[in-house]
Amino acid sequence: MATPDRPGFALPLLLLAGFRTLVDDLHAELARQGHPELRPAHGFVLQAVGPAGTTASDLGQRLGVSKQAAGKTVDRLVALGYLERVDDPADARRKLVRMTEKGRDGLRRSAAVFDQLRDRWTATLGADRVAAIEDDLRRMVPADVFRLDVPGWFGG
Amino acid sequence: MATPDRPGFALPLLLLAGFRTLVDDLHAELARQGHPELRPAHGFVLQAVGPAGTTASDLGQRLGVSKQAAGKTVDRLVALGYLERVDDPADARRKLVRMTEKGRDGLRRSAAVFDQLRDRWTATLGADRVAAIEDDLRRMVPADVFRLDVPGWFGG
DNA sequence: CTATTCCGTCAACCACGTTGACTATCGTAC
DNA sequence: GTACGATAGTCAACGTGGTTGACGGAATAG
Repeated sequence: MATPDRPGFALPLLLLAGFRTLVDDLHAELARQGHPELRPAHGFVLQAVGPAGTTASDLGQRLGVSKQAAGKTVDRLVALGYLERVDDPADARRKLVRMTEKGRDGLRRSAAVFDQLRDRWTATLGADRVAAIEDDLRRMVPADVFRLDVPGWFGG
Repeated sequence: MATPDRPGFALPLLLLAGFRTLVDDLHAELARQGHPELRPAHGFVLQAVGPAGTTASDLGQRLGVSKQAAGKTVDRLVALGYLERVDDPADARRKLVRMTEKGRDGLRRSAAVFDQLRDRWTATLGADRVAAIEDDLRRMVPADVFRLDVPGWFGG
């Protein structure tokens, strides 16, 4: 089991390791650029909030977690200064969750650093190999694995 | 940022999605085969315990977490019947952590299901593409991302 | 006007991780 | 032989990221 002739764990382990490598590198660089408190999960949350803002319930749906979990995550990001809550004038039940300037800065830097990291992969593997990995993964990943498909944010 | 012409988040997101796809499929199948309580993290722990058994401190080192965290994880897996603790006759401080027959069964089935899933990827993408993904990832992942390299268990 | 649905929140709980402190034991140096 | 430092396991407190259930207030469908 999981010996060289029976491939076993290699593929999933490598996918996870590849992801972790990218994310570890990202956060090391983000810490250097003034965002040491940004954790891996926060990036997805900021992406899901988006430039237009959203509500906690909607955020939960986009991230595939309960509205309560989304609310607690927003609490933490508000405490860290990345998000703010404002009352919705049109609906007194709702509280809009919006990015602060610090949030926008973190997201901008994340995207820039990810681009650099992808460039590093391209330099080592070649553009066609990186594109092939992305193509192949796209073919194997069912659409609903990421309920988080904010249009225009993931290049897909 | 992260628009189609600036690749941004696509690669890391796809790596994570690929991993999640495989792991979700694995656990759906494991649940069907009598292991509904096995969670993603447990597979790594059982791998790290290995056929020979180990101690909580050593386990923590292999998994890259504190000995306390490893101990708590062992507690849960003991409660679920996958691991057992036995006193080390040679050293009264130590408590050997060993797999039960249920643990061995879960690990065997995990490896078998992963093999099947890899076959499914091979059927869709072709053997050379899957091998290319694994090759490329191996080249990009630093050796220390997985402190968990039990010889003979990961085919690498 | 009323019934229902929706939004945010509170509370309790679980999984998984951290640090710090503590006991018991082992190995060694004296 | 004993004293001492290193090691193994555990306990407590805490943080983060999730869950479910319950609840009050606001919007909306009838």
